[in-house]
Amino acid sequence: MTSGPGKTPRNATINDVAERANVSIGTVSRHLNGYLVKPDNRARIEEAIHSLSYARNAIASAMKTSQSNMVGLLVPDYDEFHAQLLGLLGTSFREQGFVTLTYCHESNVQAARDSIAFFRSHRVNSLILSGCQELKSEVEEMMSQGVQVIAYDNDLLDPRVQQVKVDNAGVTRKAIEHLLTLGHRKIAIITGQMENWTAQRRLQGYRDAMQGAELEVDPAFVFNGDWRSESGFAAMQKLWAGTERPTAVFSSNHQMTLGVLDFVREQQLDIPSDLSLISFDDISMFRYLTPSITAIAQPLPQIVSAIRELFLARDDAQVSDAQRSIRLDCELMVRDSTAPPRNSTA
Amino acid sequence: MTSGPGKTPRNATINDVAERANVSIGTVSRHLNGYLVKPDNRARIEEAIHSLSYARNAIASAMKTSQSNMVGLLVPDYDEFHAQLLGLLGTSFREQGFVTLTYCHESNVQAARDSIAFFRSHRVNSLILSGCQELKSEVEEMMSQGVQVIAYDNDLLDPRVQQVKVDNAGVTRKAIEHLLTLGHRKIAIITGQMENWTAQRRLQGYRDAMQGAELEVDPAFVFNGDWRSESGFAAMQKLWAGTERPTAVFSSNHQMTLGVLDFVREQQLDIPSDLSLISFDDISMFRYLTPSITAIAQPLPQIVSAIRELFLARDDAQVSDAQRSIRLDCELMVRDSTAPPRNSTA
DNA sequence: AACCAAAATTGTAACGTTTCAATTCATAAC
DNA sequence: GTTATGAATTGAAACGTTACAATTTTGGTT
Repeated sequence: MTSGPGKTPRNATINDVAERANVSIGTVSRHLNGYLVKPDNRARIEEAIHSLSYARNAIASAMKTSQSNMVGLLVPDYDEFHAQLLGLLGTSFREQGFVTLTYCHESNVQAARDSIAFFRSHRVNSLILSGCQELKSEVEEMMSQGVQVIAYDNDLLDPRVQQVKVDNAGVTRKAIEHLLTLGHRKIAIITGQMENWTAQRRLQGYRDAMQGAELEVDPAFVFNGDWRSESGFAAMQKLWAGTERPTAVFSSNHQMTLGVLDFVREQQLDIPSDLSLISFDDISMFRYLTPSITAIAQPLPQIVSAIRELFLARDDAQVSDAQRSIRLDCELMVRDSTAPPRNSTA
Repeated sequence: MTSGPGKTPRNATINDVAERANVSIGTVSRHLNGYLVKPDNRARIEEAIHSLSYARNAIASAMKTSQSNMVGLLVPDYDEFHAQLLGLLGTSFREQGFVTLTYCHESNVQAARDSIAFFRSHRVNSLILSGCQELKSEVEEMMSQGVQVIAYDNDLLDPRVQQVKVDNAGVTRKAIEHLLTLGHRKIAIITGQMENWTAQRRLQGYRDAMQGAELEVDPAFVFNGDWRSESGFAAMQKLWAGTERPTAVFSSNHQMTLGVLDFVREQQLDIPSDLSLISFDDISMFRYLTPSITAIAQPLPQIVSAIRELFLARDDAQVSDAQRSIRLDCELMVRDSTAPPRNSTA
């Protein structure tokens, strides 16, 4: 009953099971993989599995089939959005019998490179990237070795990369139009790093909206941030020190919005009367703040199922050749941080 | 240069490298594992690795050494605290050459069981659990097969389980004492599920503080919640409908605190004048709310390094026999949600 | 009872590493 | 120039599966 003194017994193998059940390992393997075996053999095998508390060695299995059943997830950050994404994807993949390995590159190209080596050595079947575009050659190499690559909100150009995107420009335009409708004319935007495709698309949406309203874009109202909250704060410092202050600000991600809020608190500004505010990314906090923050919500459940769909179709030759790209819509959650500008008649 | 048409070339193996470098696979293996080889061999091996873009097959390696180099992490939830914990642990372990597999049981015992099977089949070297105590027998079995088990804030009794705990009772007592000092006497607590050890410890801290002040604990002021925000809301409904309303509430986790805040908003109560509020778990939102919420912060960096320390000492026979248990302190972050009760002279 | 096809089982060869005893190679000492 | 010594290399045997060809068993037909 008790295992020997101090000795840790090694795990039971399929051999042990076969021996105890008095069948060959092949038969045990068949049973484990869901093929039919004769009822009495089956019963003995199951008894053996149970009494030896056998658990299939996934590593040996992966080795033999050269199918790791692993998926690599590369994200830029462990923020609320990505944490949820990782959680949901992890659960979803596990249900399909896959393990997810995650890596966070923190906008560091070297870290992203390292992640590729990491994923490669673990022979992931698929690679899912969010927001890292500097990996062109690495990604190509992985694909040429048969690894499926799915990119979220990214513009890797290789047509073999499967894409899930959200309509960054469209929804940003909608957000800015919301401000325009409220009567704002002096609308500033805090962008992400401009090398980043997502940041570019969001800025484009801003430009589209302004152009649609036949307004000039004042360069002083376009602040190049870097996604981090400090740059949101810095943006506000600069904007507020300018000759003309904006009546509304669009922040391209949630981190920078927090920086904006820090500034607002420090200067004791009132939202929305001194300043209307819209944020890309709807984190749960925004609902609870006073005022609650108008924000753009990315459709997380749809994103997850889009990724899963592409993943499941990975061996489907019909689709895998053609580029498959899924585009999803975001939702503008209008809350209390947006109102007409103070001296407006609108 | 280009890989054959459509054909996905299989990954280069150590054999390919050996052949190209004109040495035996043993030599290549030695080099890969950091042993000395003759300089000219080394040069040829490195050339071969590079030109074949060889990447060690971690699966085969794990198979042979029967060392998976994997660590299993089991968490109850993907909330902010656990997301950060997972992220930091993942990074930390990867630096040691380990992969982390994560599983979220969502307070579902069957899911937790499944996770054990999952981890077992992947032959994790260590298992790190947060907040799941219903796995006594499964955990014992894993340990008897040589798997290290580290439990965070848990009271698995087996002395072979290594423990990292925070001083739940002590810091909760401190929080309640803070309220007492402000002059509160009618202090309610919303607990977690009472089967849960952590919930028990937090309630104990409440009792300790009350007893220390020679106050009776009014059973109507102890609401048994279930960690989820709905139960925080329900608690407030009940407390507010009672004959005597509390002047302060202690919520045992952040989710339930959000439920409390929902109620506060719905009833247009004012914090802290109508009600003082303290929450266990300091999520980033609490700093940004108006009023900001007084909360208990768990020492995340210390937790991570404590876990890493136990992990690294896993083969150290000297310590591994004796139970190792690390206890950490939490910090009470006093903010604006706590103030003297309205009709108080304190 | 003899035969045949289908079904179930068996034995064995991989998969890509690591490891270890056996061998070869270099270097220095006599 | 031989021998002793240690260092570097080799070859082959594992690790625990799966897969496949070969074999045995089963059950139905004549």
